Amino acid sequence: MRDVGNRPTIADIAKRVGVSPGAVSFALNGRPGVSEQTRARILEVAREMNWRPHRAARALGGAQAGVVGLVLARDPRTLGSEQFYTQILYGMQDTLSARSSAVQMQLVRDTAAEIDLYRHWASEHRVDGLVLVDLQRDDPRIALVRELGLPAVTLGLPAEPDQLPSVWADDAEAMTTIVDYLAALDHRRIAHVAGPPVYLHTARRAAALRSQVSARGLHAGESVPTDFSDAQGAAATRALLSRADRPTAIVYDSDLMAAAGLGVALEMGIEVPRTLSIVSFDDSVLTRIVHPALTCLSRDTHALGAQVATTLLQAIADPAWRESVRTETPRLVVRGSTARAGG
Amino acid sequence: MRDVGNRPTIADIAKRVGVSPGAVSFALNGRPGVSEQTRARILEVAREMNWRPHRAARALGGAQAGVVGLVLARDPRTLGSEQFYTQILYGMQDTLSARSSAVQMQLVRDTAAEIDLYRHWASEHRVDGLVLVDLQRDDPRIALVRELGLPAVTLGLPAEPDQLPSVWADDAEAMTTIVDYLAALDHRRIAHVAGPPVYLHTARRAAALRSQVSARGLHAGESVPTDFSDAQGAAATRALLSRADRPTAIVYDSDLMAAAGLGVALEMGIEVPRTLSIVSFDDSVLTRIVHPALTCLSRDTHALGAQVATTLLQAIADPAWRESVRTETPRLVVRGSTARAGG
DNA sequence: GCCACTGGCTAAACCGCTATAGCTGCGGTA
DNA sequence: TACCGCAGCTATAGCGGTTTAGCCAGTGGC
Repeated sequence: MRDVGNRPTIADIAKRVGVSPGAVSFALNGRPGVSEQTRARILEVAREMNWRPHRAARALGGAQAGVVGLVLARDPRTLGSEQFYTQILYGMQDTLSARSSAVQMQLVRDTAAEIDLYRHWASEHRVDGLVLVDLQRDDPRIALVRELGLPAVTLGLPAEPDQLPSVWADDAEAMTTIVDYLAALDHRRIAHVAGPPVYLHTARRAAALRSQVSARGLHAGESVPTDFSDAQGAAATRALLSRADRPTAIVYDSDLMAAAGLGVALEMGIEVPRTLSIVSFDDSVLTRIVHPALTCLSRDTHALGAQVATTLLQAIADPAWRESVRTETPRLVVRGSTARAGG
Repeated sequence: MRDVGNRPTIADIAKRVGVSPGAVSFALNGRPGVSEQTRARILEVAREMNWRPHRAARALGGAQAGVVGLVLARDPRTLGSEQFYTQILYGMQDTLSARSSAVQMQLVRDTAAEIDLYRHWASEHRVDGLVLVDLQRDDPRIALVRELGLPAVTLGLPAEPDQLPSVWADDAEAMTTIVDYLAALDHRRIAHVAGPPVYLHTARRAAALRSQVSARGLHAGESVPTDFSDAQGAAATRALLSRADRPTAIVYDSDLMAAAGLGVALEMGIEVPRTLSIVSFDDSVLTRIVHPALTCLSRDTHALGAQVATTLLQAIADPAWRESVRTETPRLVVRGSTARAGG
């Protein structure tokens, strides 16, 4: 068995070419200090010997670890069923692997564990930057990354923009798209099965629903908070549908809850879409395999992940970087779960 | 903004305690060379100064990178919806974080890209070990990890055991559990919507079904290959149910395909479980939110991930390690999607 | 009273790469 | 002719750990 340790080092190349290790380093990193002729020769030998930089050695010299971190602090039982973060991860990896960086994804139980992890990572120099997701009001992570001196990008607009670069889509506009559509179908009682209200994106959607509903003179657009689990999504649906003035349309903050809600409706003998319309804020296979398939907001999540990675690389290269990228508002994909009210 | 680089080093501790850096290293790593008194003092100061080892520095000294790799080579569109690997990842992380290691998970398009990635990782010293999943017949990765000198553990039994340590459950026995149950319900035509036949676990299940079916004198238990996508799962179901001698029970290799299959059955007006019983090989939220909920094999995937991590750590510590761990055969969880045949 | 041994430490080399100061030889300038 | 500047290198000092060789004082054996 060939030992891993036998791989060529810069010194090996130097010996073979007959120059100093420093010259090899110059050549391999494309910086001045060697003639074009020597550089070409060095590059050739390096390729021949199949040389690749030793990550740890580079990182030790003060350079980068070549890893960015992504921590998800949600109940992992509900997490795995969502494609959203898988696609984000995949999009990030596609962009980063071209720069020979990688994503370190970790699942933790709560924000406290997440913060702990960031401290560990920072002190061990494990990551060059972070992606913060599921932003909250007064999010403690924003101060933390400053304190740790770690470049970071938020996925979703933070409460106070301009503190960190972020990649975001307009949640209010997205909700408006949905209400527009439902109102056009004569729905007048629209409810919202939301996530935990601490999350800004959920709060923004709820606020947008309220303002849209009152602007159009519809009935109060209530948002029922949940923990994103299928169980609470189902319970919230059951509660809403048990009312005398039950909604004719429900908007769900996740595809998993929407699917669970659909199940509850069928169980209660409420026909979808005839007497109840269902819209999901997220798209995934899940929305397509249930019956009827769910009308939902759809976006190119892979591209979103790629954008996050690009922005983070900027932030790493230039710590003063603060620019935010607004991405396309998700577009509505109409499927079988929505129809005219009172159909 | 505090600079990341300001964190304490071993030299800082040494200065403060008044000993040499070497002594501090001995103390912190619990090896002989310092008195218990000095050791205690050093540990105290280290804790006080909030010292943590610089990963890169350790790795450079020939020690470990503190990272293990997990590569998934499947179409990421179908991947994200399965909880299986999310749970595996989570279980691994829980075990590894106690040893302050991390999992580097990466999604790639195919086995060629996976192999490429392993070569990159090995040459950059990025990982200390690998978890190989979705084993195939004549799997090229087994020779590769030998060549690269990378410790590895397979999740699932390889074609030729004893080449690498593995953590596995008995697929044949699992299929037998299902056939036992279905046969007891008088099902005589059992079909199988499988994954790609290159995967050993899928092949083993198909073989077990065939042998069980013939041993019991049931009708030929056909396995229809798919790519694990909901689309192909649906297509396979449609084909099976369109036959004159259509099966009364279908076993699916994944929860996603089972859910898609259920949708097709309902669409075709075939009642589940009255005229068709459905069993999924995998469990997840998905099997619980569809209606009827799916009978499925269930296992503690988190524990499985933990076991994989433990075994990999063994393999890293002792490269000669070859022991395999057989885990519990998944147990059948009966839900609403199965009933007596012809019921 | 001398030697061997040992516990507890220090000094220094080393891991692979980057960064910087310094050296060399050549052509051009005053 | 002496000097400068520059391209093109070499030598060397880190980065933050681990590891080995070696030093010194104390101790026990004979």
